Amino acid sequence: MNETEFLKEYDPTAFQRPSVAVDLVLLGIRDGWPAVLLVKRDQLPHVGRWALPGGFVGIDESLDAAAARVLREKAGMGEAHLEQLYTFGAVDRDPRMRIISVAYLALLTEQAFDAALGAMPALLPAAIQVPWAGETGGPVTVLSPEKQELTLAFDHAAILATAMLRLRGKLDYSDVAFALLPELFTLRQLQDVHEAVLGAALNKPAFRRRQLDKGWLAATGAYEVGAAFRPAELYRFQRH
Amino acid sequence: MNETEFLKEYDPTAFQRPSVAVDLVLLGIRDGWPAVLLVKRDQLPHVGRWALPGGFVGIDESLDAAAARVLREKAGMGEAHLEQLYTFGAVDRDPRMRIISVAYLALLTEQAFDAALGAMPALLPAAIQVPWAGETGGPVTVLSPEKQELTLAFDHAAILATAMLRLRGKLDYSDVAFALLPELFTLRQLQDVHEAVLGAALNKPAFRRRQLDKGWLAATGAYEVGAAFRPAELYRFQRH
DNA sequence: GTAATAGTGTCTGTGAGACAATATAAG
DNA sequence: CTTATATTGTCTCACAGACACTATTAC
Repeated sequence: MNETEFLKEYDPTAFQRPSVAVDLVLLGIRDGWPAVLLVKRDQLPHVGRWALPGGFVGIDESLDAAAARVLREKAGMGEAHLEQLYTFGAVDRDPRMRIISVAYLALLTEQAFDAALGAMPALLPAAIQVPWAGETGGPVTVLSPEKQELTLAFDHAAILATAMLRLRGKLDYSDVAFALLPELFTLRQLQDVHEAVLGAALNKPAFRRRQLDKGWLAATGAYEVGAAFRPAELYRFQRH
Repeated sequence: MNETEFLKEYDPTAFQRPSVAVDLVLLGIRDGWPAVLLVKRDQLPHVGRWALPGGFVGIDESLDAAAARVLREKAGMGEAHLEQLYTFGAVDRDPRMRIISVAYLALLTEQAFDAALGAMPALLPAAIQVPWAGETGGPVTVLSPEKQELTLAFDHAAILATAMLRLRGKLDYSDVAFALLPELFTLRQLQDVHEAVLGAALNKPAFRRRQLDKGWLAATGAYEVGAAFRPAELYRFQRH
């Protein structure tokens, strides 16, 4: 029996299968705080609760492609840093049926965040409060624009907490911070992003030194316009 | 319509579903090198190639439970550090059908590694060579006990590379190194594990200082026996 | 000039690498 | 005593935090 014959006889319906979905944590920085875009559930279960945008994975669609499709369809966006986060597979995480969810983290610039809100008015921008520090992680709080604490559907609070832990962990050794900033930015803006993600103030001279020493920043020679006082130089992210 | 009625009417067969499997990277340190336990495929596709032990996820089984079951059934083991690694979901990663694989990293002490080999003689202990350094990652090489380079089945080489990257990344801020060591160990053994994982020599006094300053080590007052020369003190892993 | 922020210089403390010195056990 | 490794001490260097100083722009 060669491989072609084998494949013909293989029975792909031999056992019951779970459904597989992707859920997206659409993350940006708004008003100095991390924020996430949520959709209101209009169906049971958890009807009326806020949830992460998601969708089922097509049978001929890779996980990354499914995440990119949900990003387009549910968030009206083409461009964003997208990375796989973790796969949530508790048996009872969805009461309808067995659904395994592969969570993705999408990082949005402030412009992309606002553009998504414009394209999809049903999206809610919710502020994220992270009460813990360090590598352990823990629960996070989600606040509506009216400062009401929201209870997320399913295990989406745990997914969001995982996203914040990942983002904090990668912040200073990877380039994720630049995914939250526009093409051109000042060092102050870069520091603001770091401080918002970490939830802590940073020392300015030390921050500048460390960022410049990394060699990931290219000075443009251009300066911000419209600043009330001395305008800062604009930098661009550029490896090495 | 309340939630119970809704669930009754929900059609769980509405669309085609992928299969979901778990694959385990059973990792230990042997002769100062990282090593992985492999199984030989006796079926098409990729018959005769070496693969990571794996199994399908049951419809009433969480991902973690499936990984623990595979650990028991395919590796004859009950105890090991087990953590989810990454989910591999390319459409064509398995020619039989669409299979999404949730990879797990299992860390074995040298005793557990040998016990698994004893319990499951079909397992092959293969040495892992990691040619890269730093956070980027890249391909790894797998060598049989006869020093022959092995080609792994499916995308298992990529899974193994992901495992090595994760292990290196977590080595000095987490407790993974202790999962590779017995209950009682010397500082030299701890350093050997770090050096094997990192593939680099470390400075002894600096290593000792850093480990002791972390506060994760409890001196036992006992010393190793049978050492050819001065015996080292035995330590135990203990948080804070 | 004043206000407010951008950007730089310098001191200090912490921690890692390098290297040497001391301690200890087997034979 | 010799050998080989465990364990400790010390020097130096790199780097981050703290803090003050200079630079620049709007008004």
